[in-house]
Amino acid sequence: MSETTAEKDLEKRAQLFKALGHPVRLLILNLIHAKPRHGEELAAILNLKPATISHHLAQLTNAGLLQAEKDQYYQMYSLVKGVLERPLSDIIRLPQPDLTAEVTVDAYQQKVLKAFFKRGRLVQIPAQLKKRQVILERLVQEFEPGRQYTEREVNHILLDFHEDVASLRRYMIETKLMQRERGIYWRIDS
Amino acid sequence: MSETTAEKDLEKRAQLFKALGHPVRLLILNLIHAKPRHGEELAAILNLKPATISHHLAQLTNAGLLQAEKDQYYQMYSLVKGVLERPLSDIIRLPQPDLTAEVTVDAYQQKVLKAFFKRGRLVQIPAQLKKRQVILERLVQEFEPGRQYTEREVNHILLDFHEDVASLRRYMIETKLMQRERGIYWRIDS
DNA sequence: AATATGATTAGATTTTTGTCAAATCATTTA
DNA sequence: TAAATGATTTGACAAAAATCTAATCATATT
Repeated sequence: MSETTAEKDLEKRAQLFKALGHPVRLLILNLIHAKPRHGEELAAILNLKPATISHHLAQLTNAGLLQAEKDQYYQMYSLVKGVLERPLSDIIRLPQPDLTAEVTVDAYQQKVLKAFFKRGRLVQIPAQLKKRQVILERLVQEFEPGRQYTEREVNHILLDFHEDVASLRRYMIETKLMQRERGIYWRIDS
Repeated sequence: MSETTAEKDLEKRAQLFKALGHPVRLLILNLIHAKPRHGEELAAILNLKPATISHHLAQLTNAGLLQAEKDQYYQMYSLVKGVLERPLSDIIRLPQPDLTAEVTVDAYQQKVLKAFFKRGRLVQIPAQLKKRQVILERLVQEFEPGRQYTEREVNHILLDFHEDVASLRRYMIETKLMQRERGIYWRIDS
C-alpha cells in the first residue's frame, strides 16, 4: 500500500493541529511567547517532570511551531513566528480542492446507483428526493442533448429501465432535467 | 477542586484544535466546504460507518466549526464561516497574557530561591548563570534604590547572606545590578 | 578527570480517542 | 398504521497519547 503525497500531506496538517490540541502545550506556547525559555524552567512553572516537557516540546518542534537553539547547556526554545499568523482555513484546506469534490460526489452516486439498478434495470424508483435525483440524472443521459423526442420515443427509452414511465417522465419535468411542450420532450443541459 | 474560568477557557481552546487534529475530520471539513452534506453521504464517501461519522460530526459541531440544520429527515451540516478565518495565534493566546507571565517567572525563581536559601542564609552561590542571576536579583533588593553605600556597608549587608561577599559584590557589578565608582556602590534600577 | 546539570530516550502504566455493532429515535413514505 | 431511512446513543474493543521513573547523553564547572 503506497501512500499518496496528498495523504501524507493531510496527515501532516492534522499533526499540526494535534500538536496544538493539548492545554499544556498551549500554555507552553504562551510562556515561550513571552520570552524564549528552556525545558527545566517550563517544568518548574508547569509542575511537570522534565521528561514530560521534553515530550511536549518535541511535538511542538516537530509540528514546526518551535525552534530550539543551544545556549550553554540549556536548550532554548523560541517561537517560529510565521506559522501562528496563518488562518485555520489555510491549514485545513487540501491542495486540490476540486479533485476532492469530484471523487466525492461519485462515491455517493455510485452507491445509490448500485442499490437501485439490477442487471441494467431500475428495481424501484427511489421515494427519497436525493436518491431519486441521482437516478434521474443517470436516466437523462440516455437522451441526446438538443434532440427532440415524442412522448412515444421517451416511453420506449425509459421502458428499458422501469415500467412506470409516466412517473419517470413527470419527475424529469419536475426536476427540470427535461422540458415538454405540445407533446415534444427535450433534454435540458445543466 | 473548582476550575477557574481561565482554565475552562484554555481547555476549550485546546478542544478546538483537538477537533481539527484528525485526518478524517479535516476531510469532512473539506467535503462540507464544497457544499453542505448529510452524514450518510459522508459515510459513503469516506468509507466509514454512520456511527463513526456521527461521532466526528459531533466533535466538530461541539468545537463550533459546524452547524446542523434539518432538511426532510436529513441532518445537513455546513461550515460556521467566521471561525476558520481566525489565525492560530488568536486561539492559542490566553485572555491575560501578562498575568501568565507574572505567575510564571515567579514559579521558577521561587524554586531556585528555595533551593539555595536555608534559614535566611545563602547555602551556596550558584555556579550556573541563570540560577545565580535569580539569587542576585533577590539580594539586590536589600539595597535601597538611589542610596549610596560604602564597600564596608555593602559587605555588612551581604554578610547576612553569605561569607564570600567579595564574589557577590563582583557578580553584582558584572550583571549590572549595582554600579561602583571610587569605592561607592549604588543600586541600578532595572 | 570527576561531578553536576539539563535534555533526551526507553519502558511501563494510565487515560483518552477512534471505530464498530446493536439498539433506539425521529421523520417520512407507502 | 406499518415500513423505511437516516441520526444518534450505548457499550465494547483496539489504538494512540500523556505521564512518570530510570537510564543515557552532552555540556559545563570544579
